[in-house]
Amino acid sequence: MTGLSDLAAAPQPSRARRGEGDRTRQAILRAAEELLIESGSQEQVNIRAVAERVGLTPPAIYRYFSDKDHLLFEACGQYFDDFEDEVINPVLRTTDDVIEALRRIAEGYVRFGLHHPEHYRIMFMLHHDHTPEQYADDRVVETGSFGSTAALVQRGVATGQLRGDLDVAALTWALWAGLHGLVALAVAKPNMPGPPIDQRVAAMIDVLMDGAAPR
Amino acid sequence: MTGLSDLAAAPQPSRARRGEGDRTRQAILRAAEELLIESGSQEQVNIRAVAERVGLTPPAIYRYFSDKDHLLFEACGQYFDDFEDEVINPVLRTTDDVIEALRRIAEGYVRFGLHHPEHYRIMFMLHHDHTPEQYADDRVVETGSFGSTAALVQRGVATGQLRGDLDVAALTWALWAGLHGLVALAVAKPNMPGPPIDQRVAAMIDVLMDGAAPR
DNA sequence: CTGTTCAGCTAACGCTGTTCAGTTAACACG
DNA sequence: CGTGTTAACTGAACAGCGTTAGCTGAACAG
Repeated sequence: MTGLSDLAAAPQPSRARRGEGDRTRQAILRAAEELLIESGSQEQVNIRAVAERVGLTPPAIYRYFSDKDHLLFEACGQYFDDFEDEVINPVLRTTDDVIEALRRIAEGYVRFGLHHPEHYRIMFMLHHDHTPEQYADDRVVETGSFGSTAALVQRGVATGQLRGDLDVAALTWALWAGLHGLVALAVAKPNMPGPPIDQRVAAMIDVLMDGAAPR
Repeated sequence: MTGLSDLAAAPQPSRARRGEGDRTRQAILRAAEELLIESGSQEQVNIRAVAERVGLTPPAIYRYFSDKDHLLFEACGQYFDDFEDEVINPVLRTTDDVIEALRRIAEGYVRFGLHHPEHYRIMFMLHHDHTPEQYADDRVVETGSFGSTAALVQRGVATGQLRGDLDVAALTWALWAGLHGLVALAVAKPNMPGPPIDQRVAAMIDVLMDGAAPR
């Protein structure tokens, strides 16, 4: 056992220095995420495996995370915080057309989910008993991503590009839920037969956008 | 411990008779399902709890089910086998209109899922590593329910009631995935704010059906 | 040098799904 | 009625999990 070799490049630091607990914390998060991506299953990301990868013993993890759920959600949450910057904002910056913006955000959302399937599972498909407070159900819709999209839908309704006979919130929900269904099915049942995923994505977005348009 | 008192109404049968293993099997399934409904969480349905409820010891379960996943899926599968008889067939029997039929099936699907949330989780939202072969991904779309719906969509396309510019399979997928997203979100994040569930269901079905209609 | 505190370890608990080897009870047959 | 067979079941245990209690040692402040 080399000690915290993964933590810093120092030769043989037997432990982190006084104020460097945050560095250990980040190392734990990184190890958990690596395990999540490598194994593709949250169950493989167990405390002992994470501890071993960081070069610690299992109880040391609990100095930084209250339990496994918090560790897992925080590891995944980092990704989803990036969604607004990586997908939504670029789209908003490069187009003023509501329809085009929504289509591109939809594509980005699906791509994002399919690219991080296990992250997606943990964030959106886990039993809510396992969801830490800071990621509670009601917090999800308070994210900038949801707000930005809702604002976009509202603008579309105002300009007549989207149907006005439905509650704006309900319409936004429908669009999101539709995309979520696509991703969730692909994540949970990746071996389903049927049209290739790209075709399914295209069809879903077509149906949703046409369904959201005025008749 | 009264023995298999839940199994039969007999006074004190200390164990099942020679050929009555199937009865024990059914009792185990029933106990598992009861626990699932009562606790609302698959984790609470552990082998020891199931065994205790049936009046057996844990190892006895493994004489009837190879592991917990098989037990859980079989307990849930019973419900979904009923879906075709309870929802789809009555609809097909009482209407010839494709649009109306699809709308009513959609409503039935959502209602069905929301009424058995934990069953729905296990069947459609679990990691596929935990899915027994007999419930494998590719089997899902081979169910009568999916086939009936696909046939309905096909008929709608043929009669011009549904859009013909998309692959029929892809269109069916989109409709299903949309409903799945609604149910999956409600199941996983039941405390989300936003419009009441009935309004969300109505909006989703409106969007999907309008999106599936020819323009 | 001394007291404090952070960082981490050792050991263990309780729970889980699961297995192995043995036991009991029901039945068929001579 | 006794005896062999076998289905049904038990007791004890294993390995793995998340987690906790209590201790140790290094790092720093005074």
